[in-house]
Amino acid sequence: MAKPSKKLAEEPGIGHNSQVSGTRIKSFVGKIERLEEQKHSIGLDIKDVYTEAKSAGFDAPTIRKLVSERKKSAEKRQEQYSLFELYSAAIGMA
Amino acid sequence: MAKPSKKLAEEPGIGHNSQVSGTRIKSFVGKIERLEEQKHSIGLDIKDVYTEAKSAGFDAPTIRKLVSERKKSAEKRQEQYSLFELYSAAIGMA
Amino acid sequence: MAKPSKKLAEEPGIGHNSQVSGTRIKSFVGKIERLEEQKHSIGLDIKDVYTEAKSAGFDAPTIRKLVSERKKSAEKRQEQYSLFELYSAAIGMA
Amino acid sequence: MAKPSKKLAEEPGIGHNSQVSGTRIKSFVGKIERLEEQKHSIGLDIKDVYTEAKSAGFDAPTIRKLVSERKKSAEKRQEQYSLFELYSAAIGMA
DNA sequence: TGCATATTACACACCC
DNA sequence: GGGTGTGTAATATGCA
Repeated sequence: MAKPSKKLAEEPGIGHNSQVSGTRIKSFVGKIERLEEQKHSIGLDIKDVYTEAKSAGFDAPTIRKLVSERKKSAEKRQEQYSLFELYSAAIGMA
Repeated sequence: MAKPSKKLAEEPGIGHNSQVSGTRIKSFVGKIERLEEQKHSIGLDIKDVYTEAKSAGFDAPTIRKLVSERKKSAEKRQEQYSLFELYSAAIGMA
Repeated sequence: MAKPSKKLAEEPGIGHNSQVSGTRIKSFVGKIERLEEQKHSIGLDIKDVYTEAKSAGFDAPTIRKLVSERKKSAEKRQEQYSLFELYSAAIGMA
Repeated sequence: MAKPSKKLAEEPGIGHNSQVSGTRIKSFVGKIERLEEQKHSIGLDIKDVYTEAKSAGFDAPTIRKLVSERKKSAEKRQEQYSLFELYSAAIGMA
């Protein structure tokens, strides 16, 4: 995948590829576009799951928060919480 | 995937699920986490391609810009139609 | 851009303005653009304040959260909190 | 506005402000809330203009699209320069 | 510091 | 005509 060259070198690999290989660039761009499409597609799937959860009577933002909190390390979460508490207390918020 | 329910309803679907089904939530959270992991993984693959391109002597930011521009062009093209429709509708054309 | 016609009825007020007044549209667009610019500018000012807070040794995201929480009505805040707690407990999160 | 301190420093600026100054935080929060109120207010003004346009017989979504397109065009134009710079740099031009 | 992602808010369209 | 759902645009945060 990394070195498909068969014949003579299409690009010298020198400096900034002054004689640019359009073929090679197209290949990279194509790969990236395919991957980005897949990525986007999965994003849609995730959205679907939230929709499904909502249909089942759950609150989507809360689920989202749940996922987010689980992703954070426990320490980090605790740290953020403490900080918020500290500031809240400082300005007299309940 | 959308309707896995086999037995009796675990949650009544009333209001905000006062008796919350942990099982159900876990299922949603699990699905989402799996999908997000896949999504993240693809992100890494994309990064790999950029790295590969760089190794081949290409300038990654430029490739990135190329991809971005192509995406915009595609969107723009696809937008032409809806834009036309919008304006048509606005002036009272069916 | 479309047709800045000078004479004849500028806007009949009938239906969808089949004979569109470019002058009038320009006026609306101009107003909106000016307002949006102001809005954007204020956005930058807000960002500045966060930067300033950060420079003073405060944690910007926490300040942000503080502002956000204050904006929400107390009931709403409590509701969200309860919901999160409920779901967390349901899936066995501490 | 940036340095309201009169007497001795209320917070040492060390780490994350372990002894948090509620006064200072309140000041930041207050500023932000004022600015956000202004921002919100301008948002309402913008909405008013759209309503006004609609009353004059224009189609709001179309006007909105117009504004959006103009903004994009402006960005695009401004981008030309940096794009040129980018490509220039990529092929080794100073 | 800029880029990419993730969340939130808004506006439009449909349905009741 | 009001409310809901959906899709899109602005905003914010985290990362490289």
